[in-house]
Amino acid sequence: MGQLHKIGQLAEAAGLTVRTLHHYDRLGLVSPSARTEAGHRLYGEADVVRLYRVLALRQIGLSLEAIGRVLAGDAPLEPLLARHREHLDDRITALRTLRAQLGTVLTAVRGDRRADVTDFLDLIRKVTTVDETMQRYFDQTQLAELAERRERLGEDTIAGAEQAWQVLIPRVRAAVAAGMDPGAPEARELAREWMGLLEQFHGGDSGLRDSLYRMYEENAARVEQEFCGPDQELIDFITRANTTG
Amino acid sequence: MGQLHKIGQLAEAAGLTVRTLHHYDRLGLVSPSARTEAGHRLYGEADVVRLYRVLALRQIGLSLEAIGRVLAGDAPLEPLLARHREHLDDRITALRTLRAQLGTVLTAVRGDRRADVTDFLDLIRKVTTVDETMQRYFDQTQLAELAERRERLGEDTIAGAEQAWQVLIPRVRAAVAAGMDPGAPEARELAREWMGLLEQFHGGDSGLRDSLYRMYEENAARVEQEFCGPDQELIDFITRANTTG
DNA sequence: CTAAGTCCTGACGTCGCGTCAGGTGCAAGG
DNA sequence: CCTTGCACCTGACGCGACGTCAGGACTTAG
Repeated sequence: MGQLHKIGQLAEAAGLTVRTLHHYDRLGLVSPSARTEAGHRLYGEADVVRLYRVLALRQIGLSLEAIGRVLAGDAPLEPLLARHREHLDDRITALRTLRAQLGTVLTAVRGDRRADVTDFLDLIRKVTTVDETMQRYFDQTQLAELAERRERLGEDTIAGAEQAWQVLIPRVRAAVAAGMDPGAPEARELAREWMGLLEQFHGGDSGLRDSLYRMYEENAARVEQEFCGPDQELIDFITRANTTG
Repeated sequence: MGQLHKIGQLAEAAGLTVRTLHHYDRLGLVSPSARTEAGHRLYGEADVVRLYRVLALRQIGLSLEAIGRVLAGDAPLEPLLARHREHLDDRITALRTLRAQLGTVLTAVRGDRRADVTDFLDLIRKVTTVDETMQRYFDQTQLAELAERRERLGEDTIAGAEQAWQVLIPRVRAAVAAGMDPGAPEARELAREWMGLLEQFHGGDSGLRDSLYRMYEENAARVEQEFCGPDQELIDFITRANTTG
């Protein structure tokens, strides 16, 4: 007949611990088909085969209980795997948005060096709420597109763009305060820079641009307060500078 | 002073369960600063602020213990977040390879409809071991490139290519068995199809091609047995057809 | 006064094992 | 024969973030 293995040998051969095999035995997943008279487990070839099947299913992430059902023939494998893949997709996208949020927080906090803990926490709240808001205004493909472009541009470019807004907005505000004519060449130059920064965001995609405008319009007050965004007066100025240009 | 909230109100406002607030209280994360004489918890504004900070850090995925250290000022937040991000990266890549493996298994099993459970399991073993082998012969960027191309081509094209190999190999075998001259036009046509299929894999990238050849050479026996791959005789035939062509 | 709702504490269950703790079996050396 | 050392046994607790009772006290509306 086939070889009989003691539990230590099998554990080492399979790269597991003895405890794990004990665990599988208690769950009825892989039980040795024989014992010595002293009660030591003896695994036969069939047991080893079964163990490797368990490991295969474990490797793709099924729960031990699900593995048990599959090996007992109680559960069809294909739909289970299909569901499992969808579940994986969900977890992956969740982790990716999380990672993206973390990235935003980290670059933001590295940008300004005062790094107070409570500022930090407020920042995290901001980032996550912004993220939730984005999810309401952009659909799945749009978000993917944005993420891809950010990946391509790199963190530094993104940070640079935010800096550029923080510089450009005061300049436009000053121009409005000084009563500059929206048709003036300086105004048209400001509008050009403005649209350029906007384009860095939407990349020329009109769907993205429209969603962005809609999101801004419906959250203008919050953007203005929490992110030092532009107010309606500035927007009007730029709009007129564009249309007269 | 600020409003005092009972536990149920706070739970509903924060979208948590009462049990969760109990838990945070016992851990000392968020403890109510007052109680009624009957012992009911009363949360003040400061407690609410603290709760929302906890939730911000929890959303990022920190453990409750880590959150406690951060809020106590015992742990610097930035390096912790940086480490956490790396950890996330690892989990994401792990999940992605897993998802890719699952995808391979599912398409393969949908391709041929006999779908026996044990075949299924052997298939999973094959896929995962192939994946491990690939990891030894291709570096990170190469694997990413392969994954990207597979994404672009779609599952059907991949399945079609595998089918094409299963058709082409017997044809070449027949040609060799019939003693066909490697210089004959039919042989050169076979070689052209062969190289075309290879190109679908490596996409003209010489680095990918060389790694593939190396992997094949060092695992020829296994490929031949387990995947009905070509043997050395067929390869020689194609090589000669190519050089004489 | 009662019924329904809210609150309390305490304790077990989850998942896949890791990690003792306390004991037995077996072979070799002194 | 006794000890030493190793591999094995069973049983039990621990982890992490709560869910889910159980059993009881309080509160509020009718």
